[in-house]
Amino acid sequence: GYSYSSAIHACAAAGRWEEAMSLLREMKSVKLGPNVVAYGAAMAALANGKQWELALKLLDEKMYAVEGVKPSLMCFNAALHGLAAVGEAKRARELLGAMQQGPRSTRPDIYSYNSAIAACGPGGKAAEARELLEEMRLRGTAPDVFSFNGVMQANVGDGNWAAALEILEDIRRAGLNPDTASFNIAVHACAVGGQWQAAMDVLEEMTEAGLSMDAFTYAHAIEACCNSGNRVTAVALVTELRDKGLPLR
RNA sequence: GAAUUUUCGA
Repeated sequence: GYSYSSAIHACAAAGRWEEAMSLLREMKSVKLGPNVVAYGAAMAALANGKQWELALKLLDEKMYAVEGVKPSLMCFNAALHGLAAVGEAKRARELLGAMQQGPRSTRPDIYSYNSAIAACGPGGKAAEARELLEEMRLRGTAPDVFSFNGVMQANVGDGNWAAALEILEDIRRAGLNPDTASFNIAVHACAVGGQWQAAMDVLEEMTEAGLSMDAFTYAHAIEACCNSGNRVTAVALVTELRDKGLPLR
């Protein structure tokens, strides 16, 4: 049982969901009832492989209905992650609701909410992301930096760079510190908006916060400069990036 | 003892 779960996990990490699924099936023929962890790992494999339809099917029709294995929180979370990866915001929200109902009722945790928020990113569903942030608060789960980063990302997807930048303040108001990803998303917002000055301000904030710029930071900052016609600064940033030995994204 | 969350990839 344990080795099967590990093997399935290895397939997930390697992005080989087909093999993960056949291992899951094999567990049955070997008379090892697939357990909840094996299912969780298979769910993660499907999520990584962007096979969200299969993941939902496994969750809805197979796991509990046929095998009698109650999906754990992690199973739901892995499925939610799969939906997030393809920007299926609506279905993610539905699953978030569904997991709280019926005989397999499970209370969502911060991972669940963060994945549902992340699902809003690709489509730029900023309003939905904010609603989820509110919802988690009301339900007694305090948002963390990941939650806010997800909301920021949804604003970037929406093309709303100013709203994205304001979230840096929201993070601080919540008593948290923006992390490297927060600043990178903020700089990316500036790139999308063609705002090189704003990008420079963010870089300064980032440095003041004691964080160092990584390859993503530079890539987004350079893009911001290019998008607003500041070639001089763009070139200076490329030089700086090289001096630090960072790869040009 | 094992499974889940944020930065666009060519």
